[in-house]
Amino acid sequence: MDKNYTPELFEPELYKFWLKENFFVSNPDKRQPYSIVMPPLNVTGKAHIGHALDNTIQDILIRYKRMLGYNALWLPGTDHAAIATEQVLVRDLKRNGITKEEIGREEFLKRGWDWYKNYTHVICDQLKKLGISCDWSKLAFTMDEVRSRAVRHVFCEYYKQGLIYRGKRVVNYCPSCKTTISDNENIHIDQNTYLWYIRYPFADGSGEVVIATTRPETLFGDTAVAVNPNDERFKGQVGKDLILPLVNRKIKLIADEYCEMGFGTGAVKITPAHDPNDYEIGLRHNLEVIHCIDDNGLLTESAGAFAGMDRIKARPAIEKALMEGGYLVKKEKYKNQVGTCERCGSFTEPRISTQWFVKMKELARPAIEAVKKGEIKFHPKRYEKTYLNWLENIQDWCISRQIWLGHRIPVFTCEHGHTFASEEENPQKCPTCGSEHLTQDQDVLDTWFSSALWPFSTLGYPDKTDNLKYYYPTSALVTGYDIITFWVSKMVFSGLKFMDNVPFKDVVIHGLVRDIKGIKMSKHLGNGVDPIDMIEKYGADALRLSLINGMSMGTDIKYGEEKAKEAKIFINKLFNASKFVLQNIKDIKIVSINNLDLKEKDKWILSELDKLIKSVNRNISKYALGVATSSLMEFTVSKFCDWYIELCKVDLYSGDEEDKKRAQNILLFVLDNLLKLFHPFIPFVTELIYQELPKHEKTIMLTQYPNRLKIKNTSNNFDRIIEIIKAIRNARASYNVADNKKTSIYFICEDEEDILLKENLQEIAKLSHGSSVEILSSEPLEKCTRVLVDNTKILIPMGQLVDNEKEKEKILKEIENVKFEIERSKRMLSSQGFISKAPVELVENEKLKLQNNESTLKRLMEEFASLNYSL
RNA sequence: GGAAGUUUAGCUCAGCUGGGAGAGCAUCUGCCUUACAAGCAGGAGGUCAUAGGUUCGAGCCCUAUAACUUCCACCA
Repeated sequence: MDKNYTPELFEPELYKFWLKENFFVSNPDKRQPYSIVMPPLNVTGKAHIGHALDNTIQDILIRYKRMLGYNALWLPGTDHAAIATEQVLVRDLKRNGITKEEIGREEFLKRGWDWYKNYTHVICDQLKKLGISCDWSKLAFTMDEVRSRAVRHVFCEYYKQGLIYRGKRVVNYCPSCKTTISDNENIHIDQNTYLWYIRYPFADGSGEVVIATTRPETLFGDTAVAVNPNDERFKGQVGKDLILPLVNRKIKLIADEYCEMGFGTGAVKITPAHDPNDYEIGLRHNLEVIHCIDDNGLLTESAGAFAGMDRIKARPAIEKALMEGGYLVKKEKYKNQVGTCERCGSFTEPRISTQWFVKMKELARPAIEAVKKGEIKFHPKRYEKTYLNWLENIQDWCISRQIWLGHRIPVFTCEHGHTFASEEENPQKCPTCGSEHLTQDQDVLDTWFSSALWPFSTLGYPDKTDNLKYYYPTSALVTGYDIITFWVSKMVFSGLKFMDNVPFKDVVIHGLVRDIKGIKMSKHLGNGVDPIDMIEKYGADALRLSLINGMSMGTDIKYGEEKAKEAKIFINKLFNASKFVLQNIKDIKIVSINNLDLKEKDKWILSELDKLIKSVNRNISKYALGVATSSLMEFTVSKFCDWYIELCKVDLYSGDEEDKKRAQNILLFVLDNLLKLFHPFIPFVTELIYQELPKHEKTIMLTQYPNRLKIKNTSNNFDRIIEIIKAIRNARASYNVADNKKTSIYFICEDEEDILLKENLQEIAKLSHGSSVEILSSEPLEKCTRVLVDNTKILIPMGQLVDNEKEKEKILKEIENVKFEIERSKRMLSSQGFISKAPVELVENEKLKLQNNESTLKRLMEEFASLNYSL
């Protein structure tokens, strides 16, 4: 092992070793399966810190279960991220002055495939640096052959069962990406805008109606103005014609409940083509639908003189024209929210168009039930609400997208107008009339359509493969809370529909990684932390540990480079402690711990290890990974390094052979367990050190995870010695005695045969800078500072340094403390409620404390008296 | 408009079914003690957001309030 901790040197080597040995590969066998399917990675771009978190969590679970003896499969995959990729490709073409239409669909798709071929490895390679132990031989892609087949199969099943339909709906349309986007991709942002009050005169000259709008440019698509049927002001006027300003088209004044009486002017313009509510009203009143905004976001012919202008940019011109025509009543500042495209940020347009839909009500019901019945459990549980809320208010799912990249909708129409869905990629004949002239629907499917099938399509669906039988339903799904609604829920209803079973049993929800100030990381702000940078500077283990330690599942993480640095410092500590152990066990004769004559300090560290093992296992099972790492780190530093290793030096350097053998074996035993406990979290460094142990298997990742200590002989009696050592250090520090100055230490104890103390005199000397340590039967002549630990009196001779006033102060302070404690105990024990209602152990414990404190008080008083006497 | 979360040391956060407030970083003091100065030892630092309530006992449970964050829905 190197002298220094240099992760950059060994991490890549170890990963190659793991891959070469196929340790990550899992295939069905007699063991119990544990499976996780990785949320598909977008092929575009590179890994961000969120990927690092998501995959670290999954890797910890997989490595843990694998070490517990499960046949653990972690199945990786990539996603075609159609809209994003198509954008990139279109941009590339544009740079060369070409449009996708010019090269044609076939050529465009070919370029898409080339892109995927070239870039798939980028993100995979980046994640490999993290050390993730997924089975790369099973890498799936949402658009590869098997997954495409699953998509077509599922589509056709829905189609056959009448769950897919084509219909007119108002959908969000991005004029810049030129496609429909889902509600989830339509991000509402606050906007400071205006409310324009516009006058619509009656055609017969009998007055006017004033409406208020935030979107004057949609005026050209108005086909009515609505008022509330109960609004007295418009009684008798409903049904009359109004003149639409600027274009002088006649529209009707109608009455509809939708129009709220107290709001705005009480009258609202109705634009069925560009507003979902207006569309509904249009249906009720049989209104004409006039599109005034086209696919490119430009005003159409219907806008007359304004035709061809960008809808947003046209506003000032429209405003001017309205003003000039005397139609603008006023314009006031207004704050509202407006939809924008998640990918490009442009304002989206609600727009009526023909789309494909999946009927959701029927599919949602079992998905709701599965969670309510506990067949799927969310961790933390509160995210159930997000999930249920969404499914309970579900709308039909618009699955068509007007782009080229992706799964093309497998619906064909023949020359005679027969329409059918086909599982075959290229059907030859119309099943109705046999015609060979077929045209396929132009749209592609929403990428979530393929993602929805991910837990089973990755395992080979629609074929009934062995993998599917063995690994489905999967054990856990790990993802961020941001995609519960549009991904988790879709997998659940798809799994229930096509596999008759839930896709996973546990849904583990983590938070988002934010910057150190709590702001969402974004390219735009440049506040992102690059995980690859972190790995290069601090190592993959440090990155992993820094993301997990202290993390609470489902809560956002504030992350800065400092955290990786801190984690590296800790790992360095573990590395050094291991180095110490390895250096000192070169000549070890390995003996079973149960055959050793353990001393109290050994029993103590083993008892601490036992507690640690229980706590780590319990916490991983609860997905409290951040708590598990804290306890591991705490044990490593505050128990193993600070105490046990220091204590062992006595045996290793100056003990006899028996002592040395005992210390060596326990050091090795504890280190071995510690490495295994740590392995799922920091796989590289633990493997590196493990390989150096005198007795080891081929890899740490296939060893048994410590889940219970098989040693009976443990105890925490040694805590008393620790208290004594701390008290001595404390006393010395209070007199500013530097650590390099050694002093004698004397004890006077109640029990003449104080075996525990006698056995540990050397240890006490070593850890509290004692030159000599003795147990006395009476007070020494030297001037000493004194401390009491329970019934053991500790005296440290310091000659002239000893200040009687200070000694008295110290004892007085102690007396105060003990008196306070006694009062507290007495108060509790005198409360009838406490005695009768609190658990018995607690009451007994309190009585014991009172007794001890009373005896301590007595001794302190004696000490104080003797000090006074010596004055 | 509906819902969820957060509020604990200067900073970042833990804190189990309710039983004497914790860690890391930062800070102060002393130490290059042969694993580690990326270290060791010791110290200082808290009205657990506020106000009520339940309880023998509340950081934890209940109610209200405040601030911040997020998700969902959306009225021109």
